Amino acid sequence: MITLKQLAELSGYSVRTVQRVLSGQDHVSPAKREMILALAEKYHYVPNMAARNLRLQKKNFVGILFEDFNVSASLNKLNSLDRMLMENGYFPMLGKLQPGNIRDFEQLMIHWSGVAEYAVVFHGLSSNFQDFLQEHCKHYPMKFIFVDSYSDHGDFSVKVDRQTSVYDMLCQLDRMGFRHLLYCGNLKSRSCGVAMAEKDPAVTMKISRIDPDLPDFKAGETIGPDVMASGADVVFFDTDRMACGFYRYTAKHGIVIPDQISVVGFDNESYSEIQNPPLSTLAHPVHELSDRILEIIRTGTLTDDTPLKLKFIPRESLLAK
Amino acid sequence: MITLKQLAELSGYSVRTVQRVLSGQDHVSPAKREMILALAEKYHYVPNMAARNLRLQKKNFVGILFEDFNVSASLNKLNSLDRMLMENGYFPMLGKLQPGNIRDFEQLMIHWSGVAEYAVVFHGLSSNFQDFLQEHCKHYPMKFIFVDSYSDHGDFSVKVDRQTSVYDMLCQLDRMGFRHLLYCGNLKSRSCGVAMAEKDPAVTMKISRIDPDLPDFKAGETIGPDVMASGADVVFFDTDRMACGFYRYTAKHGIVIPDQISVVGFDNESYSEIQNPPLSTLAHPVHELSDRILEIIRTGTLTDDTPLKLKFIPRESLLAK
DNA sequence: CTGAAAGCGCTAACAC
DNA sequence: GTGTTAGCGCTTTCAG
Repeated sequence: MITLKQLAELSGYSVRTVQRVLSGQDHVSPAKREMILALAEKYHYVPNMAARNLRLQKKNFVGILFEDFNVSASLNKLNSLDRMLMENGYFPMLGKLQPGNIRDFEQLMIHWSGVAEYAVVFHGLSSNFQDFLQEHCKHYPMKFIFVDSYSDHGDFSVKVDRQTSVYDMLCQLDRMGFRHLLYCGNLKSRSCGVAMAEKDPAVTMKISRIDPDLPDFKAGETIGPDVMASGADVVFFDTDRMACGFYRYTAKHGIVIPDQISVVGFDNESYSEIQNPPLSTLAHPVHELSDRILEIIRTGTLTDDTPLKLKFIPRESLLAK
Repeated sequence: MITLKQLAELSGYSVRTVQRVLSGQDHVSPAKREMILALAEKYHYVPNMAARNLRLQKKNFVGILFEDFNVSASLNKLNSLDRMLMENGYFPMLGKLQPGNIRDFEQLMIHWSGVAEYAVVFHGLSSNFQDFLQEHCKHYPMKFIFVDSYSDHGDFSVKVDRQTSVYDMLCQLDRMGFRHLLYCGNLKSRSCGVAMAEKDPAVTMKISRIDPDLPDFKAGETIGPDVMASGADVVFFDTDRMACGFYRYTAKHGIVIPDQISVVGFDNESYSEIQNPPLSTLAHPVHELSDRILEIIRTGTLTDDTPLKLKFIPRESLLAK
């Protein structure tokens, strides 16, 4: 790792001149420029960003906090944000938190300080933990951007209206001609969306509910018999994972989707499209989220903070009527 | 963001004393210590890591280079490495490369220099691009760790013997009683493993091949009829994705796995276990890889460089005979 | 056109 | 016990 100073010594010129050349500034005689450039090339000079940023009081890293990026919804967001950051001269640092592990969080904050100006907190953290972060993020010298969080947190927040997105989707199902929707789940955002539809007189289909333990694969499978017994013509699950569990049940019992029942999930996981049949679902506004995050990072403000919505993606698991 | 100097001024003591207290060194009178600690607490002092690391010539970030972490094999590796790094006081920086995009790579290297000491390059890059990296990584002031790469690259390499892993798996299928294996794919590592089995007289089952275009979902589906026409009792695909494509074909045509044909994939994607029936596959040695990477980062050497192997995971897509 | 020097925030050797 | 100071590698102001 060669430094500017060493290059100056090797060339016989001052640090200032070498730096002029290397940062493409004017006022250097062509001969010297040539010579210094050759030297830099020869020794593969690369400026030390830590030093430069320290001097310029600039930080071009962005911390990204996660709980679990095995959920491909998170993964897509990460992918999209990563791309956008890089295209704008920012670089992502990753922080995977374990539920409730405060030590990890503190370690990260300490090691990021002076390096990252912003930390992006993605939804997925339990609400307790989010509250903890909200309280403690003030103590660290970086700005926090909470994405799709449960309540108003941090210096900035990019909101997603899950509830209304669910409601909109249900309205669409109603218009499509479904007569009896079964909702399997208990996550607040979905549940409230379902409640909105129940209260809306314009929604004429019957709505019933089953309350599973966890919104996971296993629950989706065990709940299978109840779903079929309900007599519903369409079932909406809290998560794609859960819907896949139900798929397993139907596969084992020779039930045909969507002929016997239509299915909708939530999250648009990477595998949802390759299910048999492809699973209809609500997709996170991945691109729009990154756009807003980038705006905050670049300008320090967010002009439009109307909540974003998820997008309903009907696939073959839905039988048009 | 308060600095040591400011704290010194506020407290009335010198920078050195404040620093002594804050870094837990001795030789400070208890009264002063108390007072300074209180002040630091009050103003939420957090040391600037960029400055500290510059001074100490230390870098505790590790760059992680990827092409695509939508492949959950990569994701699992990332997860595991991330955890291990954090537990050892290192922090990951993420660099997602686009195939053949050299600009991105250079940008990353420039911005990481002085911040990261090591860069981990995960398998998944096309071999051309790997060759490019091998050539150019010398020009940057960080050490490169190539993980599971096609050939010997960089300063360090952590190897995985995919070929023998495939061969071992085929031997096991042979012992399980399968009489006709169909290999669908053309990726070199798998293909060579299959060739090993073909040459081995101890392997008595018949082995035939189909050569698809790409090892993706679509190919797995379109190839379906050929697979069924082959008369094989077990089919091995280059990727889990491809196997899932074949699943789709069977679902559409009422073919039952594993009754009519057994299926094995490669990668152990997150969704493979939740297929119907759960997909047998070869899993990457995720944990062992992180172990070795960490050893290199911590000690600067790798003691055991015998290639790692993938682990065969039989699931219900395999009909024991 | 070129160079000396200050200083970003931090650490530690070296005085007192 | 405490303070002064040099210097990590870089940028930039200010003199020549």
